[in-house]
Amino acid sequence: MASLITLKERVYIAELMEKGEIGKEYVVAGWVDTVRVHGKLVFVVLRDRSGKMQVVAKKNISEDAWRTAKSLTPESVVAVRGVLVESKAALGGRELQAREIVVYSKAEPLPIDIHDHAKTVLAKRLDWRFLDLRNPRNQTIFLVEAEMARAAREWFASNGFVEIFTSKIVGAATEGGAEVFSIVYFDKPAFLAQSPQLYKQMGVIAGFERVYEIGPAFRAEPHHTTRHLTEYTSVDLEMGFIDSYEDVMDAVEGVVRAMVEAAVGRYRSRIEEYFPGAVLELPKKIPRITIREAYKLLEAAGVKVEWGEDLSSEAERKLGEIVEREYGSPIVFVTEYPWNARPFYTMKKPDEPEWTLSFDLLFRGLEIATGGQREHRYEVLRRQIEEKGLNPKNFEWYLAMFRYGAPPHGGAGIGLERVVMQTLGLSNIREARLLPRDPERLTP
RNA sequence: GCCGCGGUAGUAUAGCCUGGCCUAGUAUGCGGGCCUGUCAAGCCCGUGACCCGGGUUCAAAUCCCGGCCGCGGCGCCA
Repeated sequence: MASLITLKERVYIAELMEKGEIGKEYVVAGWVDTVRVHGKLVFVVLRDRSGKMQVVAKKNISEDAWRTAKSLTPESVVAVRGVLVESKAALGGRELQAREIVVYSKAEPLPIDIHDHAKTVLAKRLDWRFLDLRNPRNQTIFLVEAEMARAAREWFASNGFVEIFTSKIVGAATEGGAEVFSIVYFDKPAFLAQSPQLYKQMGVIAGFERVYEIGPAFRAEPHHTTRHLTEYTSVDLEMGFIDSYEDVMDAVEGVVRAMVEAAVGRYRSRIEEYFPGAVLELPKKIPRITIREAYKLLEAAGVKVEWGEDLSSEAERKLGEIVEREYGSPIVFVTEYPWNARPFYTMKKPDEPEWTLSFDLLFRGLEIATGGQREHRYEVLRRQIEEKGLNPKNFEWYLAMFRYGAPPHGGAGIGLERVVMQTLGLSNIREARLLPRDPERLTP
C-alpha cells in the first residue's frame, strides 16, 4: 500500500512543540533518537534539526503501525503522522500519538555512541563523522562556525572590503619555507598554497584597496598537537592606505568581535547547554601590549623567556592566564614581534629595526591571528628578502608590484577553526574541523 | 622531525608493574523474554574481545624484539 504520508505536510519539531494545536494531526520526520519498547507501548524520541520530541505508539493503533513502531532502531529515518496531545510526563509537556509510521531508512546497530561524545575517543568519532555529527553538541560547533563565517563576510562587506578568490595551486612557496605540500602540475612541480599572503597584497596594490578571502590554507608541518591541522580555513584580510598597524588591529578586532557576537547571539542557549567553558563575550576593547611588556609580565610570573625571541607555546598559555588576571580579558594583542621571528614582508619598526610593526592575537593563550604592516618600499623589501636568506629571483612577480605604485598597507590572517575552538573551549582543534587532516589522517 | 604514552568484544574500560587463580571482569550496545507512561526506562537470559609477526618460558593479555596503527608534548605555526 502506498504511504499516506507526504513530506510536504512535514512540520519542524521545535515549531510543533511551541505552537502546535493540541488535538490536531501533524506529520513530523527525522531520526529516531531513542526507542523504549514497553509491553503495549512504544516511546520514541524523534529528532530533526530543530529539536527533539516524544512520539508514543500504543498497541491499539493499526496492526501495521504497531509492528513498525516495535521494530524501530536508533537513527533510522522515519516520518510519523499523529495527534498532538498534552502529556505531563512527556519532555516539553506534549507528545505526538502516532497513527502512521513510515520508515524511509532503517539504521543498523551503531558503531559509536552518538548520545555522549565523551564515550568514544575522537579518532573513532572522526572515522564515523557523519554519525558523530548527529549529536546536537557536535552539530552546534559547525553552526557556530558557519555563523562566524557569515558574520565575518558581513563585517567585511560593510567596511569596504572586496572578497577575492586566489589560487591555491602555486608555483612557489609563499615564504620560502619547506612547509608546503608538493603536487604534480602536468610536467611542473607545484605546491598547495600555505597562505594567500602575496595575492591579497596584490589585491590591494591592484587598486581594490581593501580585500579579504575566506579559504583553505595548507601546511605540511608534521604537527602532532591538539591545535594544528594540515588544512585549515584562513580568514584573511589586507588593507591599503593605513597609517599604522594599529589600523589593522582595529580591523581584526572588528571582525573577531563580529564573529563571536554573531555566534553567541544566534546560538546562545545551545552554546550554554553544550559548552559550559565557552567565552560568551569579549571585552569592550582588546588590550594591546608589546612583546617586550609580555616578556616582563612573564618574567615577573617566573616564566623563563628569551628576549628577542618568539614566545613559546607555553609562554603564550601563561601570558593568557596573566592577562586574564591582570586585565580581565581572555584575549590580547601582542605587538612588535622581533624581526627574526617574522616573515620578510613585515615592516620593521623605524627607530628600532630589530622589532617589527606586527602583532599576534592570543585568545585564551592560543594564537588565533597574525598580522602587521607590510613593507611597501621596493628597495627595502628586496633587501629584506635577502636578509632572510631568500632569493629575490623567486619573488620577481611579487617584487614587481612594488615598482609601480604600492600604497602603505597591512593585513592579517585569522584561523577560523581556532576561533571556534577557543570560543567554545574545545580541547582539540580536530573537533572544530568538519573533516580534519593531520599528518596521519586523510579520511574520511 | 625529536620525545613520551598507548593498542583487550560494536563502544568505553579492568586486568599487564609482581607470568599460572583469565574458562579474560565491568558498563553500554546488540538478540530474546516480562511490562500501558517511559524518558539514555527497569528486571531476567543470552551474545561478543587480548593489533600483527617473532622470541623467552613448563606456562604469555601480562616479559623482550620488530612492524603497523593511534594519542599527546615540543619545535613551528592559524
